[in-house]
Amino acid sequence: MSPSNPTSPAGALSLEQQICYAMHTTVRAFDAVYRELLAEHGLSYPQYIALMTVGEHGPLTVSGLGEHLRLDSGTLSPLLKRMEAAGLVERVRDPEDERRVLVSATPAGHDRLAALGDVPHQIAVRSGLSRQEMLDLHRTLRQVTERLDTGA
Amino acid sequence: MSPSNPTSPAGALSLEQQICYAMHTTVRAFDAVYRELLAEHGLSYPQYIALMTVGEHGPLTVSGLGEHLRLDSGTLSPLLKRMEAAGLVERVRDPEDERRVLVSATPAGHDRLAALGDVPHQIAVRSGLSRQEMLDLHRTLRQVTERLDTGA
DNA sequence: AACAATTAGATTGTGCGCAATTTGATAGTA
DNA sequence: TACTATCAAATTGCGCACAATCTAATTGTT
Repeated sequence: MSPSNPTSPAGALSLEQQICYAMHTTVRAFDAVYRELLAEHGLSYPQYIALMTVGEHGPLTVSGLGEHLRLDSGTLSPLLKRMEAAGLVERVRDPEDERRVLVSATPAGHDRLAALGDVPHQIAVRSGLSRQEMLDLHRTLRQVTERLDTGA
Repeated sequence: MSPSNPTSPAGALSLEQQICYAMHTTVRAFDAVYRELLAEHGLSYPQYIALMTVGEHGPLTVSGLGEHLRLDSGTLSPLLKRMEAAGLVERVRDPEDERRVLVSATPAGHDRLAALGDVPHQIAVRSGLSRQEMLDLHRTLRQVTERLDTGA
């Protein structure tokens, strides 16, 4: 029971874990707002991000999209399948390498993106963060992620 | 293409979305480290957090635990069922109100927690955050979460 | 040309998270 | 007492995320 240990004694949730859990909680709070904003457009947040990415970076392979989003085919394949069924993206086998699948946004997909143009601003307002706070937070997050990724 | 618009033009992922996505990414990076540290103990991160909470705050109802973790019975019921099967928690109907289920850590659960005592420190080291950065980040996260929650 | 190794996606299985519904117990009220 | 409303937990259904496996196409080697 020595309270002088800075890594916090057993019995109280340590600060480190509070931070990690707080991050989980914050992400879910963001998700809830996105869900609210995207529901009427029939998109989930991961679908929205994927649509933005393929809409902006032209035709991408599944693995190429996965590098942008840090997701693998186990996640992306069914997600893209649903979005293709919804008419938002197109999946075409690359004639030059039949292993690859090229994913691109359909005209309907671009229209959907245009209709969602205000979402980023809505999110920014809801978060209540100042521009500087956003920059700081963003920097910290990128820094932590890199440390966690490379620190194996 | 007017670069003077602070809400960012269509065509580039806006900062706000980068932040939200960066947070998703960081959470998954944390999860990966936790997965690595917890795998040999047969726990997922949500299970770990749940075990810590019931181990610390004595017998809790499912909804009481849900208030701590901001999760509902749809998530907790199956999670607790698995942890009960693993012998880490005990679930007992409250005799005074048969609707309630009281969840508590078993001796084996407390032992497991003791064996995981070093995990918080490991996470802290891996994240590479200074104490002050952790405090700032934690404060920012709590602030954002509250704004997002109450800002409906 | 034939065969092994690699690569890209898809698939399977498990767990988390949330919305919606269901089941059972407790309160509250006519 | 009987009937309704409320509440706690569990269940169902869907989508995301990840590990592991599988299939098919390409590349490399002999």
